[in-house]
Amino acid sequence: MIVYCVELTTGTLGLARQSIEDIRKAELIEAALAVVAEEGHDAATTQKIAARAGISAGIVHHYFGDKATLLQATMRAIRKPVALAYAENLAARGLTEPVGRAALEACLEAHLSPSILTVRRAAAWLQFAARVAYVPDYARVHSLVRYRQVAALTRAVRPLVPQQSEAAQQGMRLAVALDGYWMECATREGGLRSGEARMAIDALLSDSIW
Amino acid sequence: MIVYCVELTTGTLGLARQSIEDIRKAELIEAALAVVAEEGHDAATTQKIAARAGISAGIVHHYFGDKATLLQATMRAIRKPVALAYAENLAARGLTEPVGRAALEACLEAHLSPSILTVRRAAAWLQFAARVAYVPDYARVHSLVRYRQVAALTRAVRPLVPQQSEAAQQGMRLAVALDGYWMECATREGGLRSGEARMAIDALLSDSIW
DNA sequence: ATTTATAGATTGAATGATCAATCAATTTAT
DNA sequence: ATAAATTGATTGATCATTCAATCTATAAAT
Repeated sequence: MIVYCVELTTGTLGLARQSIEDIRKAELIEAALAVVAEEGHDAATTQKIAARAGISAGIVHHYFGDKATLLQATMRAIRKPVALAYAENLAARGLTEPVGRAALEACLEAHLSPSILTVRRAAAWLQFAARVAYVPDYARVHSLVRYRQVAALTRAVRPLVPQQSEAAQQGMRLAVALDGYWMECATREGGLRSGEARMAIDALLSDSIW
Repeated sequence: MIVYCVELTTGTLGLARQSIEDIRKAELIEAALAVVAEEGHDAATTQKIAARAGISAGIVHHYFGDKATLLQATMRAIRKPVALAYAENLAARGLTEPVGRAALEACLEAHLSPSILTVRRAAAWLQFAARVAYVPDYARVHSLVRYRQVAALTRAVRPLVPQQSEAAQQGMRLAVALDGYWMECATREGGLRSGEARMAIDALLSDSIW
């Protein structure tokens, strides 16, 4: 049974009209994310994803063409909350430039705070990241995400290190550590313990050089 | 064409006799490792693995019973060189107790030195690690490896931190960082750059507390 | 307001491909 | 001669994708 969200498509609140297509795509992405996180990329069949979304399997191909395109869109969706949280954290600190210790903390929090680094998100991301070497579509998303991540960290860190050249190294080191925590969250039963994220952020903030 | 390695099975050097079974199992594990690393866990069919080992697909089930058992054995084989290198590094430093800064360096080197942290090994490990939440067999191997890793790091670090309780935290932090580097090696094209491992070790050795 | 036309949305059965596992037959070693 | 090793065709299951048929919504026409 399909419910057409008329209050969304013809809402009077000035919201952009959401076509059925946009709604179905979003539902399928959310369903794919859930199935991939809970059962793994291997077990994420179109049947399961469609069933999770409450629609027929044929819909996947009607809107996305094929399963691979849906999964690529799903991978992109996983990291959006991190970027949004970073922007929010910067704004909350009144920073106009994403630079310095406060910006670094904003970035680390955007990656590690419990509201962002959930077991579901980490598990889903790991499913895609593990296939980067074999699926060019995933490699493209991954390298873009990683590039922006390292760039943000490097920029934040620049005024904190004595030499310019060290900033890039520190940015990479921090990105590697963040990856480690995401992996830990995905592979350890129950994810990170309460307070562990905060300790990790503090540890990374007090690391070595600065 | 099967070559029976008579010089191994009947060698006069005091080596333990290696039965055909042991030889075939080792060949299959090596082949599985290669296929998993090069094409991914998903694409590692029994056909491909057997072809890589130069034998028929039926052999997998003759010696391992099923594919899952072969893959579990393969996962275990991936981390053996790390443990061996740690023991060697300790011995090379003349350490009788795996404790202190030299032991920590020995452990970090065992995880990160270019001879150990190859793209093939990191890629293969990531294939299995990404599935620990969904394959109990992999979870068992992973948690054992992780337990021993954290234990070794914690023990090495204990005399370097002011309070006992901090050692476990530092051990976990180091393990997370090591995971990050393994993941980076697996997901970045070409793996770590030359010298990057050495810099990572030095950075971890000079980190924060000690 | 009712009807009708049209385009879009949805379904689910059918297709063809892939693969793990089995097993009877064959080869090899002792 | 006996046991072990090996082969490769077969089986049955799973899955992505296709497609013809059905359903729904919207707008034009009456």
